[in-house]
Formats: sequence, structure tokens, C-alpha cells
Amino acid sequence: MEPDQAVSALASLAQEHRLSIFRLLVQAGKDGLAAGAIAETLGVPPSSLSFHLAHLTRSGLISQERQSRTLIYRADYAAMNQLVAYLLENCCAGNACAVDLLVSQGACK
Amino acid sequence: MEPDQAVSALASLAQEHRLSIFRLLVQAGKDGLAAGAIAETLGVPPSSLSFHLAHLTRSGLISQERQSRTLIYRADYAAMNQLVAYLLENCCAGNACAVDLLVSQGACK
DNA sequence: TTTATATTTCCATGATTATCGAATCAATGG
DNA sequence: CCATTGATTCGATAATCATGGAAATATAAA
Repeated sequence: MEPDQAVSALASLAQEHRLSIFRLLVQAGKDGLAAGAIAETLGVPPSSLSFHLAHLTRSGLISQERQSRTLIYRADYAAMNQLVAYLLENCCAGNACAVDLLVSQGACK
Repeated sequence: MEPDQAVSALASLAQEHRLSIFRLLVQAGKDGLAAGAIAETLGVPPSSLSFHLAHLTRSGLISQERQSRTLIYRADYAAMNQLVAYLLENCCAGNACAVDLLVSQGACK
């Protein structure tokens, strides 16, 4: 992953609403969520939400699929994993590392 | 970790210069680097660099220690690991996960 | 105590980002 | 074809952020 992409992905998550949106989509899993459902859950006006969804989509962290009138958004786990991997490569550097910590906690099933 | 803190840390890294600074400090290890050394390496004017160092410090990702006239900056690995752990908790959610990927790659010695 | 060095803070300026109502687009149903 | 629903784009405004020179601070050395 290039630093540019990392910056773009980090910037996408570095905003209250967008971080909430992403968490919501991660929880929602492979079915994703319609824009309207996200707007209602988070109480963000449609046009503002659209702005943030576009931001997340541009950075590749989420994807969009139209289903008749509604637009379904989904978290892109691969993209997120790439970002985390990038951070770990830059953060581990031979030091005590989040991976060990998380493995010992059984963070991933 | 609270979402606020995560947003703050993410915002710190979501900027070209600051991401470079952080990477440099991670590579430098426990000896850290003087502000001047960072400025020279990255070619960023002192006042701009100071602005970014303050940003990273506020978010807790780096720390500062004065050694006579020079200020030594160091990456805070614990803070970084907390951030990564936060992201993984929000990204794994039962799915294929960066941790597995990195363990299989032997990312952490 | 004057000077030099390392770095920060101050300040003004320009650039980018966030917000959200109104207008628009896309798809469906009557 | 018109009305309705779901969502985006447009556009204006406010807020936040980045930049870098000049002035200020801290420490050490002459």
C-alpha cells in the first residue's frame, strides 16, 4: 500500500460520522445497509451523509451497489485489512506489537 | 479506546507530513529523533514541523523529551497498538482478519 | 553578558473540509 | 405520464487545517 492511499483511508476514518458509518457497516456484514438506514440510525441529514459516504467510497473502504431505488453500502474488509497491515508494518518494526496482543486475546475467530 | 481518541489519532496520521514523521520515529526506535533531524530529513520548515509534531503529541502518538537545547521525539508504540487494536475490533467482527494475515507472514518478530 | 543554536509560538493567509437546504436524478407504481 | 420514494449533486456558508516567516523562548557556550 502506498502512503497516499494510507493517508486517504486514514482521512476517511478520521471523522466522527464517517467512523460511525464504517463501524455500522462492519457490524452489518455482507448484507450491508441502505443509505437511508444509515441516515436514520445516525441521525445525519441525507445530503451530509451522502458527502461522507462518497468520501469513504473514494478511499475504497466501502462499496456501493444499487438495488432498484436504494443504494446498498458495504464495508470493504480487504481494504481495511490492508490499511491495518500498513499501520502494523510501520508500527511493529521489531517491537512489541498489536498482533501478539490481539492473538493472545483471541480477537479474531 | 474511545471513538474520540481514535478519531484524534487517525487524524494525526491522516496527513502526508505527519505520517512520514511517525514512520521516521518508529524506525528510529527508542532513541527517538531531534526535531531538527526530522526537519532536515523531511525538508519541512521548522515552524511547519513544529505544528505537526504538536498535533501528533496532542493525540498521544508521540512523546517529547528535552535534552538540553534539543527536543527529542519518540513514537509511542503503546498508543499506536491501541489504535490498531481499536481498528481491528471494529474491522474483524467475525470476518477474515488482518491479524491472521500478518501472523502467517510473520509480521512481528 | 553577549552570542549562537534549537525549537516553539504567533500571526496572517490560503486551502481544504463539513454542513445542509434546495434542486436534481433514478427507479417504481398508479 | 405523473407522483412518490430513495438518494445524490449543487451551491453557499461556516469551520477547521496547513503553511511559513518573524518574533519569542530555552539552553549552552564564548
